[in-house]
Amino acid sequence: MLDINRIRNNPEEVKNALLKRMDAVDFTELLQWDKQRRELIVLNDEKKAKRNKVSNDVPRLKKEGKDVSQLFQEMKTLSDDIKQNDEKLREIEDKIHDYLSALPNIPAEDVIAGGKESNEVLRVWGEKPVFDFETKNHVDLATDLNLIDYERGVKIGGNSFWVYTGVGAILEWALLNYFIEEHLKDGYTFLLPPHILNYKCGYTAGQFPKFTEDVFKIDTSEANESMQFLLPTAETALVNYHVNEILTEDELPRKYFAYTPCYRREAGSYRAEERGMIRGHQFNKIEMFQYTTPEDSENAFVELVTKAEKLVQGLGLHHRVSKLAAKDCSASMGKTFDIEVWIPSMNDFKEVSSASNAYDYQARRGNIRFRRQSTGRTEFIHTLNASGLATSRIFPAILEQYQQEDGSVVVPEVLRKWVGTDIIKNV
RNA sequence: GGAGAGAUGGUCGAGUUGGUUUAAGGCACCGGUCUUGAAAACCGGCGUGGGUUCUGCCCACCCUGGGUUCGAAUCCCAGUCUCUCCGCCA
Repeated sequence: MLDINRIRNNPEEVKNALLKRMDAVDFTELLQWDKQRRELIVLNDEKKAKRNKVSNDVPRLKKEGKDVSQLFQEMKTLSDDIKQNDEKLREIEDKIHDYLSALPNIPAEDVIAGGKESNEVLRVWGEKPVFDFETKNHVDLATDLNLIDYERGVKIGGNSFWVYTGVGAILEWALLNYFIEEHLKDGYTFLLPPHILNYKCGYTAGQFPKFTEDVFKIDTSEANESMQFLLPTAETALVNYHVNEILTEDELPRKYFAYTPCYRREAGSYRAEERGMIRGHQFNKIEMFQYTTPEDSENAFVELVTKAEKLVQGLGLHHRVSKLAAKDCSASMGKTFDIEVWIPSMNDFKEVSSASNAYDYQARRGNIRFRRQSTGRTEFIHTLNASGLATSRIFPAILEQYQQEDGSVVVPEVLRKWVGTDIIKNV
C-alpha cells in the first residue's frame, strides 16, 4: 500500500518511479476521488458537529419545558442527510482503497526498469565444477542413491510431489539443522507458525487480492475474507506476526526465522526441464524476517543477503547474486536480490534465496507501526524477508556438484555431523 | 461438539433503567517543583485515526458489521474472539 499523501503531493515523482515496473500509470481518477473524499468529509463533519451540539442542548431545553418536536423534525432530516453522505463517502473510500491495494511498491532508486532480462549479476562465488567423467543429473542421482522417491510421491500426492526417503530425508533435515544453527548463532528468534493462514495474512503480505489462485485454499468456497489457505512461504505468516501492533523503538530491529513447508499451486508452470525437485507443490524452506526502523532497513537488507550467501558458501556451492530489475520483483517489494545456485545438468543458476526490502509497503497494509522516541509519534515499520534457505534447489545442487565418478556423492563438511557420513553411496 | 460468562484508551476499571461521562478514577509512564541524590508528596501531561480556515478547532472510534432513535459505550439483530465447565481427542 502506498501513501496517498505522497501521491497527492508528488504525483509525477511516484508515477515515474512506478513506470519502472508498470506499463501505464494514471492517477487522474484517484486524485479526483481523493479530492471528493476530503470535500465530503468537510461537509459532513460540519453537519455532525451541528447534530452533536443540538443533542447536547436537548436535555436543557426539555428541562426548561420547551417544545422540541420541531427541532426533532429538523434533526431527523439532518441525520438522514449525514447517513447518505456517509454512504457516498464509503463508496469513494472503497474505490481509493481498491486502487491503492492494487498498486505495487515503489522500486528503490537504484533498481532499474525492465523485466528479467535486465537483472544484473552482482557477484559470482566459486567456480563451475569440472568433471572428467559422464555426470548424472540430480533426478538420476537421487533415484539411484534411494534418496528421493518421485513415483510414490506422485502416487500419494499427485504431480510434482516427491518423498524424501532414508538418507535423503536425513540429508534434507541436516540442511535445515545447519540453517537453524546459523540463525540462532546470529541471534534470530526461532518461530514455528501455523501453516494455515487467514485471508488477512495474504492481504498484508501483498499476495492478495491479486494472487488468490496461486495458493491452496482450505475449503472449496470462493475466495473471500473468511477463507483460509496453506502458506506459500513463511513470510506470509511472519509479516503478520505483529499486525495491528505499535512496537516501541527500542524493540527494533526484531529478527525472526521460521521453518515451514511452502505450498504452491504452480498452476501451468510445469516445464520438462524443471522435473525433479526444482519446482514442486511443496518444499521446505527456512525464512528470515526483520522488522526495522526506516533508517535501519537498508543495513538489514545487506545483513540478510550476506547471511543467505554465507549459508550457500558454507556448503561450498558455486552460486551468484543478482539484483532484480523492477518488473521481476514481487509487487510488495521495493528491492530484491536473488541468490542462485549452479545446477550443472541444467547449465543454469536456480534461485535458492530471495532477499527483499518491502520498506513500509506491507506495514501499511497490516498497520504495523512503532513509536518514535524523539517525537512520540507513530511511524510505519519497515519489513524485510529473505530465504535462509529453501532446500529444494540446494539438495539437487549438492548431488550434482558433489557427485563422483562411481555415482556416489560427497557430503558437504558442515552437514556431516547430522548426516553421520562423509559420503553417500549406493549400498 | 454442548452449556454459561465476557470483550471499554499501555494496564486495572467506572459507566449498561439511552441525553452535562462530549469515556470517571487508580496504576504505569513522561515533564516539573522540592531534595546533595533518590523516594514520597504536590502540580501538569498522558489513546488511535481522519479533516482543517493548523500555536487552535472539528469529526470518528468503547470487539466487528448492521438496525432502532432527534440522540447509542448504553437498546435490538448477526458475526468474531476470549474465559470457565462438560464431551471428544493426538
